Amino acid sequence: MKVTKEKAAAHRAAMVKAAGRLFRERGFDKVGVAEITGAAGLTHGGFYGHFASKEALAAEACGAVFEVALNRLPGGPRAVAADLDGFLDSYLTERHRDRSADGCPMAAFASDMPRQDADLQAPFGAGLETYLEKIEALLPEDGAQDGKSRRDRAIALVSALVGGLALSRATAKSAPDLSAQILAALRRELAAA
Amino acid sequence: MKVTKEKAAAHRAAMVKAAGRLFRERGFDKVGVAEITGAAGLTHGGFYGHFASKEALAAEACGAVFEVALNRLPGGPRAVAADLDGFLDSYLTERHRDRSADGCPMAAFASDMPRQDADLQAPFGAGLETYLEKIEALLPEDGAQDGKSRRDRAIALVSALVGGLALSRATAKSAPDLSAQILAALRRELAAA
DNA sequence: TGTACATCAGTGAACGCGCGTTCACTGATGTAC
DNA sequence: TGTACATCAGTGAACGCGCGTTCACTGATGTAC
Repeated sequence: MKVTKEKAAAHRAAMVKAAGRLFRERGFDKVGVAEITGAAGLTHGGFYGHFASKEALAAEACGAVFEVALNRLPGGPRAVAADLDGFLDSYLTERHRDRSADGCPMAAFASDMPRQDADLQAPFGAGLETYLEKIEALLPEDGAQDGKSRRDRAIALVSALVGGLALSRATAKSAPDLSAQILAALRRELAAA
Repeated sequence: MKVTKEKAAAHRAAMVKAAGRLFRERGFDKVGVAEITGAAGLTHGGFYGHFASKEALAAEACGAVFEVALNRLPGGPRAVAADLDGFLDSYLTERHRDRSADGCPMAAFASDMPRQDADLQAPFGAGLETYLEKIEALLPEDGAQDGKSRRDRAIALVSALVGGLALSRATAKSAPDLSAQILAALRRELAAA
């Protein structure tokens, strides 16, 4: 049955949100359209009234998830920590490792993304670029540390965060000690980077 | 028709090898059993005479791929570079980025692995642990650099390599400049780590 | 403001396709005599 | 060494299932008068 415009918009937003969580938790390929609409309290038939394809929803969800992640950086409207060190400590936690549904989109999607269609890669690339710029702005000036550029340091820092969290997640079940060790080592290594 | 024991063993090995390449290039879920047997010059029907399941082949292929990657480290029997810096330079190349079929298993599988079954995660965890130990042995002694432990530095280095390569691949099509920049920045940042 | 009707968000059955897995069969291998 | 037969690696058709997508239908919304 038909539904208020406001309700319909809320349904659409609920699907984007549910997709963002489910895709981060289980990957694009392992989550079906019916599960996403179900998580939003709907049935699958109406899906294509809102989105051109599952792929189109994935692209939109990817962008939305990056938006949230960017807002959580220090200085952002929903910052999880006051400064970069505080942010690193909250990123490199067992909690973040075990809750990928609400976590970093880069760690969740990185090694999957190269195999996805261009429509999905575009918001990822744009999100990563913005993310790097925000991290760069939080780093000390160039030259403060043996002349390495802030941009390079931002790239190295984000790479280590993303790779480390992904590796920690990949070993959480089969090698829990190693998994925890990865997070602890990175907290020590990356502090005051 | 029946076939020599030697031929059968070669067929099995060919499937493991093809799976290792195809899975790294396109992911576990996007490569079918028929494609793997086809790449080995066989039809799909005989697959289950060699492997209990697609999953079992994936676990074996993962282990085999790690074996090759470990042998390519400096000091290994098929080393691609004489020392760690040389290895980093060969890891952080467009060539490696564009040839995931023959590349690092960690960068190829990292963010997919948490969602896979335990049988697949086991060889990944074991491979990562060995990889970290080999990298650790290539690093300068503890204390040579402001007292940080060699183990921690190995973990941070591998995390940055894996994360950086995955991010570079993820942006290779949608943001080629950024993709190349990631590799270049890491070459500068990680040299003489 | 009230009424009649066109619109359209959402439903649920159905379609088509790909894929993992199974199975009866084939014919070369390799063993028993 | 040679022969007959049991074994079994590989074939190709078929099964079952899940999933993305389509579509006829329903009934509440919102608009035209």
